[in-house]
Amino acid sequence: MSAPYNHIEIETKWRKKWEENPINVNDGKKPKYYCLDMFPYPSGAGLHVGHWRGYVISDVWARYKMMDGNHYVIHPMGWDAFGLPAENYAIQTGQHPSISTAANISNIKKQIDQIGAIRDWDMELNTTDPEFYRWTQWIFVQMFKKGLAYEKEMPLNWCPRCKAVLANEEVVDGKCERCGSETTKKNLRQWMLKITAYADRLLEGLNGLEWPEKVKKMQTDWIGRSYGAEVQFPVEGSDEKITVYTTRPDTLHGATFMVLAPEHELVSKLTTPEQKEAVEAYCAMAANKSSVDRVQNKEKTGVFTGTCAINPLNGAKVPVWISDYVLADYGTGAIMCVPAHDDRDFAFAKKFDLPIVQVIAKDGVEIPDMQEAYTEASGTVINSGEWNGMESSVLKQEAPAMIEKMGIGKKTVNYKLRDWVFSRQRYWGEPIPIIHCEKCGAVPVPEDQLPVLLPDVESYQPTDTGESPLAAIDEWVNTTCPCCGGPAKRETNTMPQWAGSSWYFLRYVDVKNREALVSREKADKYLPVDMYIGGVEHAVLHLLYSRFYTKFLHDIGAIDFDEPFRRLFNQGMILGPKGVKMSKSLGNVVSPDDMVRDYGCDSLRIYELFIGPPQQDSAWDERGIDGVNRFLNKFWNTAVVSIENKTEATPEMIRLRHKLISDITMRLDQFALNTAVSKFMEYNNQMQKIAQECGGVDLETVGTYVTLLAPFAPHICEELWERLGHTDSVFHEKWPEADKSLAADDVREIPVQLNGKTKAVISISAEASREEALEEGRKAVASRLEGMKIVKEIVVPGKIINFVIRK
RNA sequence: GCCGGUGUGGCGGAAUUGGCAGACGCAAGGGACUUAAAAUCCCUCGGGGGCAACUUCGUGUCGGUUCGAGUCCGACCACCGGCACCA
Repeated sequence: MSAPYNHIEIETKWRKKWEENPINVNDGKKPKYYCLDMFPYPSGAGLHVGHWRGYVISDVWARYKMMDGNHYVIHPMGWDAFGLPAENYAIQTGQHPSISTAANISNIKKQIDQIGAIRDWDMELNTTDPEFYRWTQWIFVQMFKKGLAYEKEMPLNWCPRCKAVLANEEVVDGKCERCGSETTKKNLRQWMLKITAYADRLLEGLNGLEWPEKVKKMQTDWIGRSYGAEVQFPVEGSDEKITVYTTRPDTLHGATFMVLAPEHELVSKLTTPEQKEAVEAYCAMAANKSSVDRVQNKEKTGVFTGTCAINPLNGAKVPVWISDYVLADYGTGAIMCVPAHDDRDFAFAKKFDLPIVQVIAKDGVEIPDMQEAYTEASGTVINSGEWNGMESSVLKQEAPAMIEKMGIGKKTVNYKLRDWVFSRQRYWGEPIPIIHCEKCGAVPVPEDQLPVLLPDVESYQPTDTGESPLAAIDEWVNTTCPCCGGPAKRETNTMPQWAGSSWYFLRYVDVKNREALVSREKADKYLPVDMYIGGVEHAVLHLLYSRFYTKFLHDIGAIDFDEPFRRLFNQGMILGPKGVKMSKSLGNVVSPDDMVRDYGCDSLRIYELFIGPPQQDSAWDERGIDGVNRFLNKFWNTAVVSIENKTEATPEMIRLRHKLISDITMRLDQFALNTAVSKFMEYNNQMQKIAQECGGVDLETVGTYVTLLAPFAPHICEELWERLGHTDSVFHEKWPEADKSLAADDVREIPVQLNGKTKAVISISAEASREEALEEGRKAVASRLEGMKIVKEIVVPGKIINFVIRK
């Protein structure tokens, strides 16, 4: 009797119907809901079950929002096709990136279609499409005009394998975020974006976002705002001054030496002839150190310049040293050292035998024979002249203003965030729309000449010189200056992969616009993104850059909001069967294609959700899908039998219906999709039992179940909905509402405990009074109460009865 | 080192936020149907003890609060993730 349902027939049928009659239609009246996936880069490997999971989660959410609140759902898909992965794949396979990219897109698009998600392919976009990157370039030009894009020569992170510079965000533990190679420093002229100008707003904007706390914290730490003071130390026997940044101006009297970064501009000026050789050797060594060494080797090294400076507060002579534990590009590249109250300074002082002066007395007393720095800002200030006796935490707050008054420094705010290195020496990216003219300098390409097309090139292999392959195409490089008409050269660097992804979400709602990146009318109507779903790996890359772009576009009036993503959900990874990351090299990549064929899209969708909490990583277990498939078959059979037999509703069925609505809706709202599936299974087991007893379940209950399950398993639910006699799509059904009074059981099962341990379970009317409950409870455990004294009686209505007893 | 997160059966994981620990599913074992197999259906399934109704222990460890703790508090351990010489 119980044949498995024919998933191939049903899924084919409904795909075709939805294509002919789209279910998600914008009638201009419905409220919008923008549910966005992080768009993929079209790799040659195609999608694995991990990618699938994210898309299933977002589609369930999109369909739920479509039904609940009758939204027009914007749920588009596009291709992040520029950048190193696409280019490297092309080099490996010996084809032009445009060809391999197009082939990969068509393959992945087919795989994405298998998910059965609601997608409006009219909105499809591709970052390598000139009609798209014209606007990527346009944004750059606007930034240039506002002084936010600028050129600078400086030592930059260089990846020898990718043969390109990297942004700070792309260097992890001194290694290239993408390929894992150790990075080195290379002095190059590069384009920078002044993201630091938005540091405060990027920080404060986080407050209003419904994002995982973890991601907000990561961005907060990355921006790294700190408050303190800049203080000037005059150099002995010279007019020079050394400016330091400190967050602990309260310890200024304890500064017994200073350290400059090896790259600090005063190094050569301050070095005495006697120390010259040692200093130069040290600086050369520091320059050659790889980033990994510099990060990992914390043993302090350094060398004395031979010169002293004067502590501006107490006139003490402080020797000036050089060490690479001071970073050239943070603060002023120079620090005052208070070994008594800073771990690093303490280690340095111990190593080079420099004096240690305590200026904060912990609990009122100086620490004898100090073995480690006392770093807390709490205690009484000592050895500090007029500041003696103050509370250190108070002084820490007040010192910057006091220093400013004395004319020896000023109050300052500092950030860890650095400007964004924006140019790459690679072929497969958007050309930076700048022309270099000897007379006029860097001139932006006029807006009516955008896009600057990426030219065809014979060899797009990267070079080792730090020059882009584009530099070799003379006829492209040589041009005329838009300003003076004289001979000029094009900028040959391209933009990083992040350029297109920093704003693509704005474009979907107006992909064909040739006048603007998005019309104000459409932006106001459809943006920003309500729900953004993707992996956590972009916490400080894409998600920070997008926020920066959005704020900039807001400031120039292109859009009227300044945060792109109201809500963010990070789905966990699907790991290989042994709990390790899926990768081609480990050979543990699971493709969804065979499973869709064998079990159907609906089964795979539900298994992807059932495998574990959506925000958590889960290891793939190929056997798990059997259970889900069995569930759908059982449900199918119960529904089909019910439709045939048309059973009358019983109070039990009605109660089940309302409980189901409230259980599923609650879990959807909490994003607990795995337990939502469990609940469907649980209720299905109950319905199956009822059907065996009564010949079926009433059709209203079946219909409600089908409606609730539809976002999860759209094909099978549409089919059953039709068999229930409906002519319109189940997705045009209103999301059911539970009636609490109908969901409530009139008889409850309540545990009866003695001293907190359950000894019996009684069935009792929901309306029973405390006395009735106690009476029933006492009866249930009567034999155990003999010879005992009840000390206390606890009744929590509908939950528990507990007797505290004693001999 | 600092900041997060997690820790529950053979496995993935539940627990309405302090109220029957182990829902739901996988795997395993037993049975029914079948010539047989698959599919399906039924039963068992944390550990110890008992023929048995039952009993006892049990949510990383130790302690605390409470009538009652996986859940709250304190100390610790392990693993995972992020940051890491940012003055």
